[in-house]
Amino acid sequence: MYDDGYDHAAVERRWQEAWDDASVYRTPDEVEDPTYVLGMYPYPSGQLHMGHVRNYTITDAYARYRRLRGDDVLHPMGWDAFGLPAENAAKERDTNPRDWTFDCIETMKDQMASMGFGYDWDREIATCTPRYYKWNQWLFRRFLEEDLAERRAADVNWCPDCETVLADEQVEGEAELCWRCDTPVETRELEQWFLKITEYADELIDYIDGLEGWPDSVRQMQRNWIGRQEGTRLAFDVSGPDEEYGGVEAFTTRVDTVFGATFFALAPDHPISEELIETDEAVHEFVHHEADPDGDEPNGVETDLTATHPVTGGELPVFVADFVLSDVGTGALMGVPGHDDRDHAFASKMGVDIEPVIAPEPEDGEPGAPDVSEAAFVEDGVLVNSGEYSGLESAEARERLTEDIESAEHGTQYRLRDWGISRQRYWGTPIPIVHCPDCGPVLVPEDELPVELPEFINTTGNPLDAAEEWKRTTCPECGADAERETDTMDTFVDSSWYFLRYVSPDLEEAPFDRERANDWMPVDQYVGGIEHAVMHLLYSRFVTKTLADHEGLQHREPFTNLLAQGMVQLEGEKMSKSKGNVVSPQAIVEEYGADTARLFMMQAAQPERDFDWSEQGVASANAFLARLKDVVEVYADGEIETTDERDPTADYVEGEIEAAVAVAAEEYDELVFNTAVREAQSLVGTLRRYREAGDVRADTFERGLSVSLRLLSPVAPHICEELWETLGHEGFVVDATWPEADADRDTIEKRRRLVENTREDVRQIIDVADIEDPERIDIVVTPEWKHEALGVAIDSDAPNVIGELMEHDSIKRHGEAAADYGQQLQENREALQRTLDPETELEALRAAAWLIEREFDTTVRVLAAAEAGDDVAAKAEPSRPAIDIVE
RNA sequence: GCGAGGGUGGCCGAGUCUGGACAAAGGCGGCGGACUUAAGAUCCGCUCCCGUAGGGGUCCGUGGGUUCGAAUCCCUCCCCUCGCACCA
Repeated sequence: MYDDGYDHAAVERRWQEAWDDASVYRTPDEVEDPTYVLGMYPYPSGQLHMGHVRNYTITDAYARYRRLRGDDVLHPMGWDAFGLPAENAAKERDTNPRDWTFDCIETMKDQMASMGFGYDWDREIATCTPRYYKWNQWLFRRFLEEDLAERRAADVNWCPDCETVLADEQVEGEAELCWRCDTPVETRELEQWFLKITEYADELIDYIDGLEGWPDSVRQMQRNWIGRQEGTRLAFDVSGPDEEYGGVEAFTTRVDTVFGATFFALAPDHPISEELIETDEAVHEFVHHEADPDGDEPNGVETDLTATHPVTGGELPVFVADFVLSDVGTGALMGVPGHDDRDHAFASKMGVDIEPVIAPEPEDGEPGAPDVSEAAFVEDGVLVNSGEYSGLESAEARERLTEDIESAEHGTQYRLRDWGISRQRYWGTPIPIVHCPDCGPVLVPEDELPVELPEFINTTGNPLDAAEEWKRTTCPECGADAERETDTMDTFVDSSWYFLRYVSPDLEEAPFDRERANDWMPVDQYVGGIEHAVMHLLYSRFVTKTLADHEGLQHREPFTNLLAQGMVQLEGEKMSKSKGNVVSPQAIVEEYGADTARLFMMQAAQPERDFDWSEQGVASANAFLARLKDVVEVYADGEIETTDERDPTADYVEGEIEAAVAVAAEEYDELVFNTAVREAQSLVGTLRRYREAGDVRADTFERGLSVSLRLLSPVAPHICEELWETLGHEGFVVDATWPEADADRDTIEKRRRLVENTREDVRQIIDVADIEDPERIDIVVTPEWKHEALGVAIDSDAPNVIGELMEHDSIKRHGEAAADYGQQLQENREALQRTLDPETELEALRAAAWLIEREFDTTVRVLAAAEAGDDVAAKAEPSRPAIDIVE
């Protein structure tokens, strides 16, 4: 017969070469609007890991499915090829980032090929090539021209040892250590380039509602990240013994609590605080030695300034406090300890008054001020102790106060900051700027792009700073000696538009072909890890919107449907090198083959869920493919006895074929690969049972096999391709057409349930009645009139259905039986369900009889009611045939 | 703390949107049987409890509610995961 497994290496190599030779994954530029299926391009680390394999198996399977459905498909791949790891690796190996990166790309490309991923490699991009990063520079120019980029001073994470800026993600833990050298990170103020993503904050948050093809979690994370807050800006006049500071703006979402403001607080780096540091010893001491913005305790120091309450005119003490953050709101706040937990803690500690001005909504009568001595009352309610505003509800008071207070106006705050893209690193896109002593920062003219990276210099700090020759240039404006900008761009710039470059990867005149992009975009199905929920996906949305506003792109969102795939774990834990619990995809491919690895991953769980890697699961996927191969080959070799006759068993198998097609299509459409695959696998099981039950009808069996192969080919393409050929089909299964099926799911499910329930009942009877060796089993389908009665009962809205039933002669003439059944229907009135009609029921059971015969090794008769004895038939009900077992 | 998602049988995992045929798909593990000299593979069953003709009981984190009927809808609480967080 066959042994476990098959020569997957030979099969897979063969078809990979054949696909390649035939360019089956090529998407010609002429196609009108291909289904754009995209996996997030990888950083070329040199090794494909399980996360990649899962990610790209999902896109590959979906792309293949769409092809079967007749779509043109765009399924490209590229490399997120810039980034610090290449610099580190180059230093360690005494090479340079470029060579190291291209080595890695080559390796990973081979690994992808060995997985059978079908990409249009003619559209491959690598962001570290000048022909790609030229367009980063071009985009930077456009940003600057449209006033969407600017250079300004900013606080950044600085590692004194590596002498470079670190992104927030590269600062580890509470202690804030550099991820590379564990040196404590410092804050440093540097001149940095920013892209003004905040200009799009409102659109970025508002459009989230329209991203219905995105997971809620990602949408929520983006909303949080943008963090829009509606509130009120209002000014407090601040003055000291010797100085007037005028109105100092504070932002609050709770202006309704303004009468409870008992202090005013400034961030340690607020301009006024910085002035006080010079003159006030206590403030100096506090800011430099005591302030601990990361601590849980709110700390502060009282100043000799006072703030004037904008409504009451009262004098409030002014503090410099470490819980006030300069990048939140205005860096100054009104303290309302009665109604804010943090203000309450601070006031208690500093001995500031705590006044209740909001009362809980009273059940009846007058609102009573809550006791806020121990804890703040933070909810909305009714104003008290608030002068003419007392008695108003919080929401209304907010509006009135914002209107009435002279310095107050409605304000919106965002958590989102502008996107700092400067990196003091070598392996990235050079920012196309020349610093001229006279003209300042000047853009490199378009016709001089790209500004290419110089040779790598192995040095501490930024290699571009050390590239003296490269740095030296002349000012494009005045021609004077000048220096190049030595910062490079954040690699998220590269990935914020790469999906557009695939549309026209070789275009020399523009980053993308506008017309084709308008036709092909947006990406129909994007797939990647949840770790990109905010950064990459938000930047991509932002850049897409700027291109829509300034470059004629007719799409404001880049990704219609997004799938955040789950993790592949080992014993419930994330696979990681440091834990040493990594399963290598290459090892699996070698041992079992790519098809097995892909099949196992897709059947293990829904794509968005985490799941555990399981050796048994892999083995069982492999065993399945071996069985599939066996049954196809045995059939193709003519070793299965066939007949031309159509019998009920063939009907059954055909029904299952239709069902499998219908169900699998629905599941593939929704990317629920696990259930789609299960359906295909169970069809193969059915075919194998069919074959074992006796002679098979050739047409039916062959169609079953051919359908199985097509349903499985998106997930296990190589073996299906091989067997497609074995079956004698011309052409590739990749290019095949999805089988037609005219079954609806409701009927499929009812039929299957009827058959299952009936088999179940037979087993139970035999077991409970202790029947050793049944001689014959009769299954008797319900008489027509009961179906009719059921229908009448479902449609009826009479209080008692029996009367209505008896108006039908066809029912009435069954006398007592009709009355009994009517009674039963009446009792279950609310629970009645439509069933299959009697003919379909009979046909479904006849078709399934062989399963029962086979199981109990006996004769099974499926009879219409008229063909059976009344005593037996009487027990039958719709969807519940009578069963008579003769011992 | 705020927000999102989730808690299903020995384990994994469907079902929850759109309440009914749900003791609850499928897989894994375990048990029994067939085949085999045997093992493996394959095939057929069983795998909450009771039951000599398809029956009954209990059950889907907890406690309540809505309904003729709840794993599914509503509320309470508990627990887990993720994101954000001295955010004014």
